[in-house]
Amino acid sequence: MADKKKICICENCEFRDVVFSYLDESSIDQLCENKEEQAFRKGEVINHEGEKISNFKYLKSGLVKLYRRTSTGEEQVITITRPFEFVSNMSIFSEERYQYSVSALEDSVVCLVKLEFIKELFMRNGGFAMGLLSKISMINDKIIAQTLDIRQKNLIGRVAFVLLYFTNEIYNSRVFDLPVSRKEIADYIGMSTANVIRTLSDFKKEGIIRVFGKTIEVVDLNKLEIISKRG
Amino acid sequence: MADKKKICICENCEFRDVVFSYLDESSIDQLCENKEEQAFRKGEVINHEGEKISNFKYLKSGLVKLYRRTSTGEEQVITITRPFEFVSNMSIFSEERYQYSVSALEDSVVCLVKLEFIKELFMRNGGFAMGLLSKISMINDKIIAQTLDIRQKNLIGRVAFVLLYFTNEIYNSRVFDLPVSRKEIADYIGMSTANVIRTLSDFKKEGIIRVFGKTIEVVDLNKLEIISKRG
DNA sequence: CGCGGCTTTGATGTTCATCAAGTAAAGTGG
DNA sequence: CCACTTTACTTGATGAACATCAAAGCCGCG
Repeated sequence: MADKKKICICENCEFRDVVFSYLDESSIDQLCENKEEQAFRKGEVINHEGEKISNFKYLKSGLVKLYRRTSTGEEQVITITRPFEFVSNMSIFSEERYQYSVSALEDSVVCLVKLEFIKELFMRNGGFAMGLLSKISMINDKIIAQTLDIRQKNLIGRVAFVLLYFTNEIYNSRVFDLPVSRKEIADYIGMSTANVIRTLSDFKKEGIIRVFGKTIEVVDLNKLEIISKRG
Repeated sequence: MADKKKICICENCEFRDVVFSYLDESSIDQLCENKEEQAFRKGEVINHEGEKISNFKYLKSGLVKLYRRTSTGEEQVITITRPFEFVSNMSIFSEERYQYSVSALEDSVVCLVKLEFIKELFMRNGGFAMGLLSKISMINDKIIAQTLDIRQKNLIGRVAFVLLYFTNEIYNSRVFDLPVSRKEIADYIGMSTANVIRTLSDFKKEGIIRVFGKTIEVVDLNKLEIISKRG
């Protein structure tokens, strides 16, 4: 019996530091009983827009995109994000149904906790509530700022922005495999696929990046930053 | 002494229904002691981007715009909003400083509550915390959805959107005085001032709206909705 | 009455989407 | 494992959408 606690993986989960730091041992135990892990393969959908929200979900490992379908039927990518930036959790306290879809860009693991349990915790544990609110606010702020940043730039500025985003925020490396198609980049920055490709070709010709299929190497980070700011 | 409570205006404030509904009499009393009302005249700035956040503020009456300055120095309008949709409150739990500026588009009254007091309430009153989180989430969701909606439309769709926004969300009337300049509309929808004016002129010529200086009458609401959806 | 800011309109050029046609890459079934 | 099919990518040419520039009209305010 004494060993049971030790087995619980939640105790060691990195996410504990982010939101669950205020929970004592018994709450963590409860959390373990109420949670479930789900693995998703690249391309699989984690939440569907319009689906009823019944779980609090966060990304444990992997990479996901948040997106929605516009009234004219195209896909609009809202953001691309890593653990432990949330996944489904954005509207769980304001809406009954998901407003956005989420799908895995790389193989991903998601933790699910019954929404009722989270709400109960939220009600009785002020520290947890504060931590969760801060986290949700931060994520929302980030998305808003990012969307406004993109809106303000022109084509090449936006493409530069995306490359910098992958370099600095997602991979922390100047060399990386693009986890998205050219079309998905286009849907993300609100430009046509053809022009995204054209701009990447231009960057290649100017020696700012090197491209080997899906693999990208950022050669001149500085120039990319100038283009992103000015554009 | 028994009369003192009755004098407290917070007890009757409409905002109580929105977030403070979980507070008992003594908390409301404390709230009264910790709050302050401020009046702003049309054009005055309520928060400055970059300023330190020390109060929880909400709009009691009036109309405000939320905006920021871009890296190239232009003004970018994020949203225009009525009571009791928040004002400064978006990032108070995630940031130390305001990320956006807020200014009054009409004469406005803002209520200020010491941030520490709100945080203390939040910690010890789960219902209050839940109400506040829901409200903040809703506001963030709205802003994100609005920004994405606008991004997806073309020029005339965006102008139609703004007119519908004022008609349906802000004034609940097909006749209203524009509280913003043409340039502010342009900054809101991310288009040039000249083209906003041009589009308004086109709508006028087609008999969709009537314009008398700052006063606008929406004649054909239906056509405006079609343009906004399709655009 | 004159000045300065906001508005309006036209003319011009840039930026970007769209279309089309071709190539590479990635599945799919035998 | 190879032929076949489909999907993603690439490039050029064209036209539409939009910004920018400039000049003129309007309105409020001192």
